[in-house]
Amino acid sequence: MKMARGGGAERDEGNRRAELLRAAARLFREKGYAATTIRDIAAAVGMRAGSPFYHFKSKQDLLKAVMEEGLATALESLSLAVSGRHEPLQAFRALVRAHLQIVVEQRVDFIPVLLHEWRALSEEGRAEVVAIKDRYEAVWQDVLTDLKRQGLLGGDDKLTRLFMLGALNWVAQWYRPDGELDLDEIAGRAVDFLLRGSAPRR
Amino acid sequence: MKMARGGGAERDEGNRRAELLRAAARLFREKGYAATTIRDIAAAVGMRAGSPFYHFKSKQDLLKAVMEEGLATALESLSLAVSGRHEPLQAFRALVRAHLQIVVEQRVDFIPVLLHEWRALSEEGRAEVVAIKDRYEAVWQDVLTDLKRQGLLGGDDKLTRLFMLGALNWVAQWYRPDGELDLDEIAGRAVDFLLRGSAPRR
DNA sequence: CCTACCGATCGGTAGG
DNA sequence: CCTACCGATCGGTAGG
Repeated sequence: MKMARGGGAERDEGNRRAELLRAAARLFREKGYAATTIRDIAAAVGMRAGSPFYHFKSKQDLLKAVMEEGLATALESLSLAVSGRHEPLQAFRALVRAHLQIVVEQRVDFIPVLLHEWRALSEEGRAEVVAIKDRYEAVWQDVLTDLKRQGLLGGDDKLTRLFMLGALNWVAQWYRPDGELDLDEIAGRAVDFLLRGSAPRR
Repeated sequence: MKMARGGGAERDEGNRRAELLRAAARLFREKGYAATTIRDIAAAVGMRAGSPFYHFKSKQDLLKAVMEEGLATALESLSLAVSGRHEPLQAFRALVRAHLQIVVEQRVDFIPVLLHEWRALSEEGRAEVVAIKDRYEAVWQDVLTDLKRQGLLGGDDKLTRLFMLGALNWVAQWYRPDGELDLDEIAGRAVDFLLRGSAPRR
């Protein structure tokens, strides 16, 4: 196993690996896993056809790394968003906003990939990914539980969470950076919709 | 151009074409368009490698046919579900139930395909698909407008519809036929969630 | 990380 | 709709 020793070569290797990951994530999102070739990814970072295999054992290994990296980054920004916000409604707002950011920005549109290329992963690969995913959902669950205690939420069960995440995840399918509404406005409307539904205000 | 003349051979040709469509739809959903090979589809209906090209010009043509067929079928069941239900709330319930059925059952899980393989279609192909999609959304819009007139809905704008469809479409990602809740129960909970949100009952 | 390559597979076609 | 095939491409490897 390689250890970081601060050498120039080590740092460059890490950079190249990270570049490959970024390029792969973007291409998987844009074209899908199966339609993306290793050559596409290599070309995107100025490498030749076979070179990515110096950094990743196989195409599937690269996919796993994209998912893990993406989920870990997402978990980090989600945790950051809620940390320190003890007011449940404020925490919920921050959560929705952070989740939309994650889902929409290039950065982690790996969610469709994660869902659609699930079976492309090996057994162990799945276990590692699931572990991070569980922690992600736990953050949501905590906030929803708090909301319910405050009487702002009728149900904090799994189905409620799934409906909520569905409405939010779907934003990735229609959001356009140059659209009418920016992400903050969408997040605000989403919070209203999720808590109050589309029933008229009283 | 071939004309239907009621001959046995003609009827069989139509059947084979329909079989190919069904097999393709299922495989596209399960494995994705790019990962599905013409050979997979051929094998699924007991044909040899090149034979599907007797029925469809190209793989992309087959994809277009799957989308059109799927959307048309979906539009039909949606229209059927709301027809005759003048009570807006009843119409909404029927709509949610029908949409979930469409999204979840094997039949038309082409929605992810439609969204993800969008760019795989030619310019004209997209236009034809968009036309059907617009009619589908129009049915939704009509019911939502009625609901709003009755005061059961705060907003009937595009964003509301997108959040709703998101929550419902996402069900395809987690629904399992052998799960705890059947589709009717999920539909009921969805109606509550969409109209009332997750705010507590008063 | 490149060069050079391989075996496998894939979409599609000709000709019946 | 089958047989037989082709050109292109793809994931991956050896050897440096």
